[in-house]
Amino acid sequence: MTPNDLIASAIKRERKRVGLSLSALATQSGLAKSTMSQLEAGKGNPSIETLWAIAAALGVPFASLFEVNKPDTTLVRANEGMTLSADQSCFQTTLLANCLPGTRRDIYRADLEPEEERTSPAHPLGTIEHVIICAGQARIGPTEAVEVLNAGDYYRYPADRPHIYEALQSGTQIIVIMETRD
Amino acid sequence: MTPNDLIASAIKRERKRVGLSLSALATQSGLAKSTMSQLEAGKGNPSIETLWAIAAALGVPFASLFEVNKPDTTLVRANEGMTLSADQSCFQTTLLANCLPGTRRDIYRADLEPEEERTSPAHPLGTIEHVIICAGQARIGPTEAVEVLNAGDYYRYPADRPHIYEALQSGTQIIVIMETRD
DNA sequence: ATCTTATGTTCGCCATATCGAACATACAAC
DNA sequence: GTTGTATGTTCGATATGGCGAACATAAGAT
Repeated sequence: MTPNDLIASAIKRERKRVGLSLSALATQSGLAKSTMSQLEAGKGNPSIETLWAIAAALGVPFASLFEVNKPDTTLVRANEGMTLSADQSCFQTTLLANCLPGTRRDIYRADLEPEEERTSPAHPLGTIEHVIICAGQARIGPTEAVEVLNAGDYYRYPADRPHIYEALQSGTQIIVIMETRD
Repeated sequence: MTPNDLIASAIKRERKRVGLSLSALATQSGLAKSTMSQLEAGKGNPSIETLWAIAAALGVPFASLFEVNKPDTTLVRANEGMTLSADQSCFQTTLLANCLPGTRRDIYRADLEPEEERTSPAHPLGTIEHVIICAGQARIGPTEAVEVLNAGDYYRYPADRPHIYEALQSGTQIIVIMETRD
């Protein structure tokens, strides 16, 4: 996954999300249509200023702040068992102000009970999970690097391989921040 | 704050952190010394590939993963009162793999009790705080946009103005992720 | 003192990212 | 059908980012 490809897909995705045409984004950002075209095609090696302009045109810098996500928390049953409350669209992308690739972070809060060991299959390559233990104790991590974590611990690992969540105490609570790049 | 300045300071800071000289970083990244010099001077408008190379040389892409932060948690008394356990260097910067400016995220876990309303002074411009309520209920946010949040809620707001943390229930636990850009 | 070996800076040259215009489409309107 | 207005692409020309060499400057070594 070369940077150009990352940029390419990120820009295109964000542009679509905002609902702009390639030409429109070009004029809004003050760049040439041709440049936009090449970037989205994966050719080209944009400079910071170019990206900055695009990000600004997409409305990132400090817009899209101030959003509260009350848990309208669609309850999600992930990998047949673990009950997750997913606050969607948290940490929304913001391309460059919050940075470059179309990084997207989703927050999950999970209540775990012992003997409910859950394995999560491999997420897309490049996915990273940040886990914070709020309460209790748990064994967490990629199968080849499981760690015993206590309340307050923080663990970060590549999630592009199978990984485990297993509570060691009743009432264990964890927060998982999943970074995808898509 | 132009992108160039962001890059400039970010690169210099990270380079210092790793303990590399300008020339050393240049050779490691496969770039010319001159280029590095100009970038750190704030002149120049680097391309993605250039930044990518620098980030790689600084050891980010998938290095520095797999780090466990057991709470050696230096206990910090922030703004005269609130007891924070600071897991340092969490979400370490990663410049470009995790993105561009020298974004740095620190995680704080705070246990709040009612009648302990804490106000935090304005952090540097551009600072963003992400708050997740683990347990209880609290009034949190910038003074002009305080929100009542319950367990599971997520709130993100600019932290470059004074803001408040006030528990409404006993045993309220929150997690604060502070994004600085410096 | 001189001779290294590091530091980071400033130059001219070349490759290339960006531009603007011309080019293809496609889809309406009429 | 033709004309108009979107879409996104491909061209040559040009501005500029990146390179290497030469340049300072500092800190040791002998």
